[in-house]
Amino acid sequence: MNDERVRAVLARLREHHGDGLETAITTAQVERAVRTVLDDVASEEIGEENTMHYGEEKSRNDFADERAGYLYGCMDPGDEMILDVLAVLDLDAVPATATTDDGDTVREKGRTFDGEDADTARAVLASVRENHVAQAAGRYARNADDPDSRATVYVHTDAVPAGYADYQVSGVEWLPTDTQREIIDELTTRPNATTRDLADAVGCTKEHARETLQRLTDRDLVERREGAGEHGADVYQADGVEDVVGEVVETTNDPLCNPNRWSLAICDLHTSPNADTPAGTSSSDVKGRATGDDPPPDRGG
DNA sequence: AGGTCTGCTCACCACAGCCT
DNA sequence: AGGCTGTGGTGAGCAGACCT
Repeated sequence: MNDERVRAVLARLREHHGDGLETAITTAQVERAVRTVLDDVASEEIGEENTMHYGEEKSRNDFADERAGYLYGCMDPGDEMILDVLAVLDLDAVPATATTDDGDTVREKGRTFDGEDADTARAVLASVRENHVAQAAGRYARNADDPDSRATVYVHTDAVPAGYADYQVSGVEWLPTDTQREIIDELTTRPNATTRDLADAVGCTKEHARETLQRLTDRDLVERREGAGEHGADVYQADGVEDVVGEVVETTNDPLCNPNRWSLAICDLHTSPNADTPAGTSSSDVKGRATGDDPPPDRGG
């Protein structure tokens, strides 16, 4: 579990949903940790009843009426379960191994398999993971007879069944370190600065300051004017960098084709055409994007 | 004075394996 | 299931060299 990335995502989702997002499903190993992070960003007590883990999702209907949910990670069934399935199918594959510098043979990382039926082993593993993720997402909006029963479920894992997600985003791409935050903070306190200005102020090398500024420039969060300073130095100016922490990246997949389905676009505050929405509308606003002719529902599906 | 490139160290993270 | 440990990979941070 990457605490900071989970925190960045949950903080943004809470900004948008407020009290509407207070449940999560993850692995048993990190369930308590995810609950703690959710507790922190929610600034309220998140009880044990508000989280569940893969394995118990088929027997609990607690989240049926929730309007939003968060899934993190996927379960790992282990080698033996996969090998048992292969044996039943009369197929042959073995856990892949690697050799250490000492000449020892160890299990290769990544739950990989070798052998004639390694592809099937990988498919079985993916099937187990994806089925649990799908089952977990299905804990929400369970009143099939109620047209108002719907929920937005954010699935933070790469173990999603093909075609299952309405919309896919690349997730948290970068979280600044303490030094990088200092550089950002320093830049926002002055109208503009060179790499040397910031490096001297923060106490790091100008090269590190330059790399940080380059990264921000690439994301259109900092404006760079080449050679505009003394001695031909590049001059940098904050251009929305104040909100770099928790930046939500551009969505990646194509619109859905069916008119009865709706997709969600998580908009960057600085590129959103509705960035000047009234107070009370979150900077990380989640907007329904219609793919048919009808107006979108109040919330995404 | 500036920017850029390279290579190094170190801390952190993900993962497998082991133990309780 | 949960906790702990060892290991390899990755990226941040930095120094120094080089060129403009």
